[in-house]
Amino acid sequence: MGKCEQCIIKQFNSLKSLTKDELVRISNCKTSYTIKKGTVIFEEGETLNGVYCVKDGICKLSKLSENGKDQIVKMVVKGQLLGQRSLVSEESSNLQATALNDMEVCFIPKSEIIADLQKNPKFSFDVLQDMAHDLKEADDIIVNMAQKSVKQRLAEALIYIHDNFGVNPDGTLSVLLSREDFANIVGTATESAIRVLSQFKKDGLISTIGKQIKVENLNGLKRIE
Amino acid sequence: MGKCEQCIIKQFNSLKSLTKDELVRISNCKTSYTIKKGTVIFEEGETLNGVYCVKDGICKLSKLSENGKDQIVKMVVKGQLLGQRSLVSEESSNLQATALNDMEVCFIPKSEIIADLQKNPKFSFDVLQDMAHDLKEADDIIVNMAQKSVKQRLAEALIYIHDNFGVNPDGTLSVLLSREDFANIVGTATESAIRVLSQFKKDGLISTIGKQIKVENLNGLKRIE
DNA sequence: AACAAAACATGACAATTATCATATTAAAAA
DNA sequence: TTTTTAATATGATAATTGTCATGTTTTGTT
Repeated sequence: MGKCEQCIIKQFNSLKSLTKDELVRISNCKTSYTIKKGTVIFEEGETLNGVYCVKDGICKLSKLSENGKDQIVKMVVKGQLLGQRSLVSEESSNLQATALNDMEVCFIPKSEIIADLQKNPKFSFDVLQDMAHDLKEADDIIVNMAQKSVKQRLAEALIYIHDNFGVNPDGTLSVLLSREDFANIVGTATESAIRVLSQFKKDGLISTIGKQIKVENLNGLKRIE
Repeated sequence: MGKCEQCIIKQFNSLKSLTKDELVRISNCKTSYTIKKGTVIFEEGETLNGVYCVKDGICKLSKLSENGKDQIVKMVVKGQLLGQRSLVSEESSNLQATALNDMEVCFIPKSEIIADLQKNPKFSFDVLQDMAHDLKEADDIIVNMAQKSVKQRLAEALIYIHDNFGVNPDGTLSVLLSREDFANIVGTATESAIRVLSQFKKDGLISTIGKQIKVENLNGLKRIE
């Protein structure tokens, strides 16, 4: 099994602020495994007793409603930590985590890492910064939900994914999502999301290869009213 | 001017985890002042260089859109800290803070408190917990905006304000908000909020004395579909 | 290849919510 | 107090978005 102290992934998250000794200790108690696409990593109401370091793949944090809708609140990709909040709070998770494609993760038990959060100020400050960033993003989403149309929100979702998760060599978005996923990010009905994407295609803002989406006119998307 | 180390307000926020020495030092550099209702405390895009401890009153954190709408993301009341994120992040604020009634606050410069955040793990863990709580609340709002109707969201806003900010001796909500404020919390048009409140009144779920609102049937509000 | 299942797509219509117009009432200012 | 202004209220209508129906394409499986 790989060693945390040598793992490149840690550069992208708060774990980079741990000392070598701390990393060695964590490395010895972590569990490394693969998660198949569609697998529920943890459920709403579940009490997490650790944090996942995402080595590869992507997952969604979402909440199911009674009528079967599943609002996606955040996507966690390669390099990021999943379930950070469980380190800090005793409350159970209000969200469900589901793998959107095949993933490789390391699970670090809370008991092993909580002491570092108390003792290593650089680490805890890093986690704090991460949390502050997430909070700012969440606030922005609230404002968007209230003030922007489905069309605008979907355009922004495409831009966000394009800018933050990157593109394949052929220019298509590297994160492959279903139309239903897009609807659940934007907070609309699947049919509405499909309709808007069809319109974007007609307008030359995007093109599609199967279910892959390629952004053709980024500025055009930004100008959507 | 009052002294932080003797201030009762600090019991309700992370400052309680500072040592007496730290509090004395902070007390000497804080600025204490009153803010009139309607005053903008800080604007969107502004870089905060400190944090406000709210001794009395209430303010809103919101964002204005081009069409004049002002989405309220969070309300900060007596006892809480305003602008915590500025301690952690160098980014400018994405939100505006406006006093909803007359306030008394203490402003603590970032330069004085940032060292404590690095050195006092108990304090930084407290801030971390606060931030985690805010994040959870923000996530819940996102989900509500996507999955619930205006009627449901307004009912929940009334319940939230009732449960978290309390009521006056006569039973009316202690936080006095305009119909427009309610609309801006829920993320709807002012007229829509007014209409729903009128309906709640007809249904006996609330009563009104002027613009004051009294919750008459809490369980009824919870059952709104 | 043939079949089944899932995802995508689009039309028709319904429900929700926003916008505009216009009273009415309450609060603030002269 | 009178006047002016702002907040609340409600109707009429329009715009947006959701829902249901149904067909097509894609994907996966035997």
